[in-house]
Amino acid sequence: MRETKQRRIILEELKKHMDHPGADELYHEVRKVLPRISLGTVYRNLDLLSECGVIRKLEYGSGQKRFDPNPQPHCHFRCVKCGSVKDLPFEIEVPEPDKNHPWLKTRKILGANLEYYGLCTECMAGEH
Amino acid sequence: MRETKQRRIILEELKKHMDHPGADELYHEVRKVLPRISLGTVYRNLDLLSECGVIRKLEYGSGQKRFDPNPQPHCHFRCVKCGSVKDLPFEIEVPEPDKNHPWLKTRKILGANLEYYGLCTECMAGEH
DNA sequence: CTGAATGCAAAGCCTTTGCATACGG
DNA sequence: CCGTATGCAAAGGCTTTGCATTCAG
Repeated sequence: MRETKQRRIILEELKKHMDHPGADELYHEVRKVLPRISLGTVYRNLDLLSECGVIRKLEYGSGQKRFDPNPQPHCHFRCVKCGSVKDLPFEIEVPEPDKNHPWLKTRKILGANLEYYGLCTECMAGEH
Repeated sequence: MRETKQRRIILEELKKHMDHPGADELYHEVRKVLPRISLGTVYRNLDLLSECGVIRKLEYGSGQKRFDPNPQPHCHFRCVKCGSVKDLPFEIEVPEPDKNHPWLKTRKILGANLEYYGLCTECMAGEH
């Protein structure tokens, strides 16, 4: 993959995030560094980087897709109220289905997504 | 909730599905019974029914949202190639995080989504 | 009757794409 | 140099929404 200024900055900015921003949010931050970058470029790079396994595209929950600088499989916690997404700060083992189950004879499992949802700290405080 | 012909037919048609159709697919099937129903009505009803817990809205994986006539928590298998979604035909227990973990003192977990992905029977056969 | 539900069409949000230009290796 | 990457803007899915009308209770 060719290294361009845009690609580098996008990755840098993404890595600053503990939460997992959507393309649009990231676009606005990258724009502070590269004011002429286009939203299309951000999308194209995020897609490329996730296809190459450098980052991870989170497609579950909520409407908007989010991006995670950590491509290793790990679980997330999504707030059902404000939509924020964070890593779980502890390990959770995703259960392995029994490979000998007849149903899996004609299918292939490549991986799993496990997401917990609930109320984040801010939204819990805001509840009555 | 008021019972309308549209609402009843939408639910009936959804229940016929073993897979989990998107709103658009369901709309076309309902139209065979109620030719004048609108796509907006289908969306509004699917949203209402899932808010009431009668059905379940699947938001993870792929772009389009899908709807499951079974509101009970259970796992799905999504084909990364054709996008089809099916129930897993066996039980899988979602791991419970340790409720005493300090991180959870200020948050509340309401549930979890566990989705496996891979290649379905048809797409496995089509691979080289 | 009265508020909730519908059909229709327009608008909305997020994402992708076509094309001419710029640039990295 | 060549082919990939970019900026720009337009188009594309899918979903939501405003509004006048219809319908269920």
